[in-house]
Amino acid sequence: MSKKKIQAIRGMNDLLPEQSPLWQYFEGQVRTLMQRYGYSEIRTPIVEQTALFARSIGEVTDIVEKEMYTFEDRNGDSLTLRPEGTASCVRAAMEHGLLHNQVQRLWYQGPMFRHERPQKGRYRQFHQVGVEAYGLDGPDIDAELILLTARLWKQLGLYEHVTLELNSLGSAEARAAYRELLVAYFERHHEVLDEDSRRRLHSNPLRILDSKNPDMAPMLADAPQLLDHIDAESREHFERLTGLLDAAGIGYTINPRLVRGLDYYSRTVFEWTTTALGSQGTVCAGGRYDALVEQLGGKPTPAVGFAMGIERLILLLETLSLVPQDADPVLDIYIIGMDEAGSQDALLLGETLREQLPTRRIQVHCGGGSFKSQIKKADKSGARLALLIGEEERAQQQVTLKFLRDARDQQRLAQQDLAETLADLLDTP
RNA sequence: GUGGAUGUAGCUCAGUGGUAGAGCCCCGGAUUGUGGCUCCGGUGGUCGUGGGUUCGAUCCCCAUCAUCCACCCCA
Repeated sequence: MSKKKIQAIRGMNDLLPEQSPLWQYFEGQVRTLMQRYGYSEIRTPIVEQTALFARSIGEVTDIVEKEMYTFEDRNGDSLTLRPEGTASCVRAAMEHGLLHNQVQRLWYQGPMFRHERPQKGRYRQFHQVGVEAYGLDGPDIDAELILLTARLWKQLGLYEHVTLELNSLGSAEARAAYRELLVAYFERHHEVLDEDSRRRLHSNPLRILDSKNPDMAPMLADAPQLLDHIDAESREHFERLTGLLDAAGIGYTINPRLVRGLDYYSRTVFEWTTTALGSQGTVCAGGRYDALVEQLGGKPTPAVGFAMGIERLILLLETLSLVPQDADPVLDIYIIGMDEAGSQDALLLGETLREQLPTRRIQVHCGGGSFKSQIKKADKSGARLALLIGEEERAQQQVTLKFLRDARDQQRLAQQDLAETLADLLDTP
């Protein structure tokens, strides 16, 4: 008869107070960066009609086939918790006419949901920052997106720890032709294929190229390469992109086997990876999806975008010890009322000082306790200064200022010009 | 979805077939209005959950749930 403990859903994590300063730091860096590049934030619902994802991501992808959180609402409509952000972004942009004959640079951030087996860097609710650009078909915008990510890595101190992989999938037609070629090649070597690969032969043959199975390596090495079979226009696009990256001094490796898991990609695809996170090494990935808008019922609109996994980047910052010291700001002032009357004074003094020192972090002791224990709390709070109000102070309209971090004698100050004194003290470290 | 490892106090972990311990944390005291160091004392666990074997299970067996790692997939 014992009550079952209610706990968080598997793969969905609480973000605890200890962690949130790092998240806020990361999110702040991203927000500022987006503003600096002139991208506007868009926020869309977490739930969409199931058909949106099925039609955009691809019916036969793993995401749609077995990873979506899909349910019926009370009307019997099939709804799905978004497994990624691009589809929602396109839907919203179309729905509100944002793509009507104009260029849009958008970004978003938020939770995504995929029903996978949880693992390091892989969760059922995870968070992404996504960036999308619409209405531009040249390689310059592809390059801009990559430069933007490179700048973020540099700001975060990650640039030396990630590598950029690049590939082109060509046009949809070229890729379809190549796919047939590849399937034919694999069928000629059917006996070498492992179980996974045989399964993927007709669902997602391009992914077989990515296999880590050493037994298949020689056969894969001789397989036809996608880059050799893409159309001339895509090839030119790709060459101009690499030229731009060269000019900007961004290093990359061309990975002819780089295939993205979502059906809507075409031409440029890229991935930033790290070796520091175990098997979940992709930290940011994206590419061009020129056909998607039309596929979802809009006018043909070129588009590029990418998403980065916040958990993975946070994890990376932690494992590389790149968490800035000041990510978690401490209190400036802790106020203690030494007796019953003093605690009321403390509460009111806290309010007064917050008016006068709006940028300072001030905490008033609550909950009573012995004076000694209050001092202990002040110390543990990490505050630089403590203000004490007791009978003596009250009688003279004063407070006692105590230095918790410096070897300085405490002093009595008139409540009158307290704020000014505190401001001076806190400004000089 | 597949394989492996692990679940004992808020945290990190010992431990034994006879119903549990340490360190840290937290609280109180050694000081009548003064923290950090030290000393003393205290709170806190149905040993993940449910079955089974046994006189008796935290320990052995099974199942289940959760976490971690890898595969798969992906951010």
